[in-house]
Formats: sequence, structure tokens, C-alpha cells
Amino acid sequence: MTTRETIIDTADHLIRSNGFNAFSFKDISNKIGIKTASIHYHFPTKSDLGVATIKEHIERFEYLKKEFENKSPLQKLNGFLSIYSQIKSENKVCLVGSLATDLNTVEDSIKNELKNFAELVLLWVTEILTEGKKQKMFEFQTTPRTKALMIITNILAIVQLSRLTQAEDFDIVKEAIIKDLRPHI
Amino acid sequence: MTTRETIIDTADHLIRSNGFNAFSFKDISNKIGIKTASIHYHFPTKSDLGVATIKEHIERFEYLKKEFENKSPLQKLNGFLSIYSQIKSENKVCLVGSLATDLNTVEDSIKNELKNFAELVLLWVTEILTEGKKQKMFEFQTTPRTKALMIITNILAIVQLSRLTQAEDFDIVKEAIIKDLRPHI
DNA sequence: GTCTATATTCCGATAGAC
DNA sequence: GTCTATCGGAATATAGAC
Repeated sequence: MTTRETIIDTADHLIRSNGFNAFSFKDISNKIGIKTASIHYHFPTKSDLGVATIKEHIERFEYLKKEFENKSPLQKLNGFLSIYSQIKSENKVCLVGSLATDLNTVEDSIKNELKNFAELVLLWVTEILTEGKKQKMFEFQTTPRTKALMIITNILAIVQLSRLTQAEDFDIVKEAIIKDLRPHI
Repeated sequence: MTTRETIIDTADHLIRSNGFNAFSFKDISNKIGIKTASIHYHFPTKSDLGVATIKEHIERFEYLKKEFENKSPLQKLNGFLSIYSQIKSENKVCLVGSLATDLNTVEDSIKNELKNFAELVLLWVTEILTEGKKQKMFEFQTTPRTKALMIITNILAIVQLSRLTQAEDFDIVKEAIIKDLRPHI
């Protein structure tokens, strides 16, 4: 991994663990053994680093989509939800949730890149649901896009909320999402 | 309103607009025309102010519960969801969502008070759903507590997510929550 | 590319006068 | 209760040597 990639990975960890405004170049410096001035060589400003972190997520997301290309809608949805299981197990939150709550404090470059990412996620889940309904694998009454909003908000927020209620609530909600789509099972 | 109350109200606004780590005593100082040293007289530390802000929300929540005591489950649920309509119209997020994403960076005093608040909210929505099912006003398959988790996560996260997708998505999700509970309508 | 050194600004918090 | 003044520390960012 290049230094640039290591910086992005560390920033990603810190943003989703502590929030954008709570992490500093010094944190990264301490973690990976490089001076803050050197981080500025790779990313002139903190916003540049923020944008690069979102772009990294977009790339990983596109890769995941490709991996599931020929799988069933149920497998795809489980693949999507598993991203959040990983996040939960690391006691983090997702990038969209972390930055959305800080949205009024970040530069437009970050805001716009995050909008791109959120749109990609919403589109994919909408596609999965459309395909699943067509194959009679999923049942739901709303439009696929609305159902995608319901599912994404469920999983995005239970990562946050189960920090306060009970950790098991994450799996309870994850399973309820699937069960709701497959009442015939 | 006392100075103390004005400080809490301003802190509440700033926490939900910008996040706990992005707001400062200087922000409050500028907004209400009092020096930061005077804020420290009322709240020795920033954490003390954070805790007081959550306690204020708990009080307001208990008051709202009382107001809806003799209303129908549907009216109660609409009352609950309307809190978020207000939040959305102010371009803020809810206190639980804002602090949950910053949870790893705040002191235990804040963490514990926020857990109390989240538990209260979850209990009330669970009660509303239990009552609504008993009266055959609501239909759902899971336990009332699980359904409460689904609804709370929907509304908590669509406030955040609709900042990135489309503002109208908030109302779409809010209406879908009600429609899902009342498929016979 | 990475370093040292530093500029500038802001933060939470405290002491003590009024 | 509110003020002035200040401390100690941390933040983002830059200049320039290596």
C-alpha cells in the first residue's frame, strides 16, 4: 500500500470512528508514523483528504457491485447489509451517516462527493429490489425506490442507535428487513 | 428565559446543526452576547453543557408524552413523527443521531444520559405500537419493540439521508411508515 | 517525499476584579 | 453573574532544508 493509500485508510477509520471534525492530521501522524507536514504533501487540505476518502468508498462500492453482478437479488441484498455488519463489529458508523450529521460544517467539495456516493447506493438497492420483485423473490407495496429508502435508513441508523440501546438490536433489525421482504418464507 | 436556559437552547441548536465537536463556547458567546467565561460559570465543562442539553430533551419529551396521553395510537405516532418534520424543516438532525455518530469522542456522562434518552423514546414508540395493534389500528408481524426500532431508524436516518438525496424523500418515508402500519386503508 | 520549524488561529478552562 | 485577561494546548497550514 502506498503512503497515500495508507493515509486515506487511516482517515477513513478515524472519520467513521470519531467524526470528521474530531479527527486531526496529528492523529494520522501518530498512527502511521509520518509527520503532519508530509500528509499535506499528499492532501493539501483536510477537505482534499475527505473527498479522497469518499472517492475510495465509491471505488470499493463499484467493486462490490461487480462481485455480486450474477448473484440473486437476495444474495445482493445480503451482501449490501453485510457491509453494515462489518461496520457494526468495528464499532464504527457508515461514511454517509458520519458525514451527513456533520454536513453543515464541511466544504461543498465533500458535500457534493458524498451526494454522489449516496445516490449510487440508493440506485443499487433500488435495482436489487426491482429485480427481486420481478422474480417474485421479494414482496413490498411501495415503489422500489421508496422501499430502498426504508431499508437503507433502517440499516444506517441501527448502526448508530444500537450503540445506545443494545448491540443485538443490529441483528434484530437486519433480520427483520429480510423477513419483511419475504413474508411467504 | 434564564441565561442558563438560553445557553442550553443555543447549545442544542449548535449540536444538532454542526455536531458536538464542531461547536464551541465562542459560538454561543457570539450568538447570545455573553462571554465564554460566563458560560463556564453555568456549565464548568463542555460535557456538563452536553449533559444538560440531553436532560432538556428528556424533559420536553416527557411533556410531549403527557400531551398525547389521551390521544389515539395513530395520533401519538403522528405526534412522534412530527418532531422529525420540525427537525427536517430546520435543516438539523435529531440529538440522538448527532451524538450517536460522535459517541466515541464524548465523555461517559454524555454517553449515559443519551442512552437514557434513547431508551425513553424506544419505550414510548413500543407502547404506541402495542396499543395500536391491540386496537387493530396497526398491523405488523414483528414484536412491537422490533417494529419500533424499524420506525425510529427510518425517521432518524431519513433526516440525515434526505440531506443528500432529495428533501422530498423525508415526506415519502414518513408517509410510507404510516401506510405500512395501516395496509387496510 | 519527508523532514524541522513555525505561523496563525482557535479551543476549553481558570483567576480574579467588579 | 458577568467581565477582562490569560494560560496551555491543539488545530490547519506553509516555508524551506534534505
